[in-house]
Amino acid sequence: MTASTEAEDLGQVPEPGSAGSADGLSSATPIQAPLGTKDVLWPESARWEALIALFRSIVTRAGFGLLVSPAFEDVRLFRRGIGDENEVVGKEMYEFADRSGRRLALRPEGTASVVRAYVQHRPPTPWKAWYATQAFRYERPQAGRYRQHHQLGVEAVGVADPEMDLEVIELAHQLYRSVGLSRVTLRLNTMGCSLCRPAFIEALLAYLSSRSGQLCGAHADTFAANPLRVLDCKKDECRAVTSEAPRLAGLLCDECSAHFASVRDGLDALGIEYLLDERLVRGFDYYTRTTFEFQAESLTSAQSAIGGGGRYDGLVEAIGGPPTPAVGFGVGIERLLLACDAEGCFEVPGPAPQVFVVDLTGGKLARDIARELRREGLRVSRSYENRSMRSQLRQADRSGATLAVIVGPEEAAGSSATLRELRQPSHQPSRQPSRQESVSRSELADRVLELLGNATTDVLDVTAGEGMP
RNA sequence: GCGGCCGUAGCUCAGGUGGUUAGAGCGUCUGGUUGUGGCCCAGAAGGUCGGGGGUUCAAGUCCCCUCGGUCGCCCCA
Repeated sequence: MTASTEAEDLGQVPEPGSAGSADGLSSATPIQAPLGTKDVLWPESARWEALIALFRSIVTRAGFGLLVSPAFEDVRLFRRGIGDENEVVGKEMYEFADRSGRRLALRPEGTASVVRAYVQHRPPTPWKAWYATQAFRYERPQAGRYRQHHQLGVEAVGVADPEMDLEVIELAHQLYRSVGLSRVTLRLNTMGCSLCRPAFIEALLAYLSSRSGQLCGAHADTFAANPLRVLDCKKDECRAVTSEAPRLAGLLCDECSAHFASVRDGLDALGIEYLLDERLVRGFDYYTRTTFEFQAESLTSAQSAIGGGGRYDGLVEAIGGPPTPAVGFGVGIERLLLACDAEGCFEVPGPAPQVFVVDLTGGKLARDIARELRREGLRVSRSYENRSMRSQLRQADRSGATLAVIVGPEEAAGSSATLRELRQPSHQPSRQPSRQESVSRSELADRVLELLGNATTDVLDVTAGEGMP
């Protein structure tokens, strides 16, 4: 999708799967998730729920509140905020016109929307917002890179104090630790400010011009557009040139220098290890002063940055607000979970039911019992379609439930229910015969709660067993 | 936008140099138990061999195109 796409074009796009063409689509092509997107099914989605809940818990304790903002915005927001010449804006944005001709774009990252919301509503500062949203980039997918991915992030607006940089970095650090990642490296750099960065860029540009012939093929004639980008290039040619390039550290203004020193001292005091990386250049133009990135050392794929952020003291003003300092970070959920896979941590079991109701009388009893137990707060599944008892118990077993409630003609006649242990809550796959007992309907819920309550010991009292084969 | 690799059942994959009705494991369903899951056994369902074209007496297999997936480059979470 490009800026020149007109709404009328929609009518001319051939329908995939439409009949009659010999272009390879003549027979029905299955409808599936678009390139670069994916479904997250249960039980994998349980990790997502747990991760977001964990993040929410961490940042809420630090005084951040949830911001829900639109997935698409006026395209000018991203052009001004992120920078026109940036690839993400220049050719990777999902940009479109709506039916009224408004120029919109699906957000390629999280920060710009948050800052737009701040400028629009002007809440009291310090304004500390967190979010969990999708982000969209039209690029070729590969391991750890998707056209729709998801980010967790925080933004703190209105505070210039390096303490806020520290708080933000520490929150990210805490997230990685909480999910159990140990092989994560924090890279830290400073980008200077509007006072000292121009001098640096000028010096860098002059230097690169003098040695442009030695740069790699990609940068030899593009370095002028974004000289900072060359610092980040991994090609040996560029590395050789930039190793002797002028350094920002020597050109920082006094305030930037003091700010950076405070951040570094603070990290030391917090016991957070970091790597000073003068080549670290974050992708977006809006960064000033502190920038940082977290790298998962366990990821062997090309995309191993699992989060990053920094200070962006000029962004609020750039999109129409008053001069306002701000700092934040974003974490890619997919990449974070890839890193967890690589380290074998943060395994979250799917939400198995606690009780499974087996009903041999047609299903109405199961309906009543499930409702009753669910009202007690229990996770309860049941069978449908009046299958054989064998089949229902098979379902019960596979569901992962701890207890089965069995009701058949006998129980119905006696207003009772049979409780059967499916697995020990402290379970190993034990081969011991399961215990079961009979309870009256009126005591069913209490007994189930009781059995699930002392989940650390035997589920059912042996003496109450009804003589299992 | 560019390049490498790969498309056979819901999943993971077998199917030398083309040769009958395309197989296995796992999963699903049913039965082995007139009301008892797991382990075991038996059976069943499930496939336009991604799609189109070509070569051939004959194509899952060879050729071309195309669609899809995946990994990498650029760039980025």
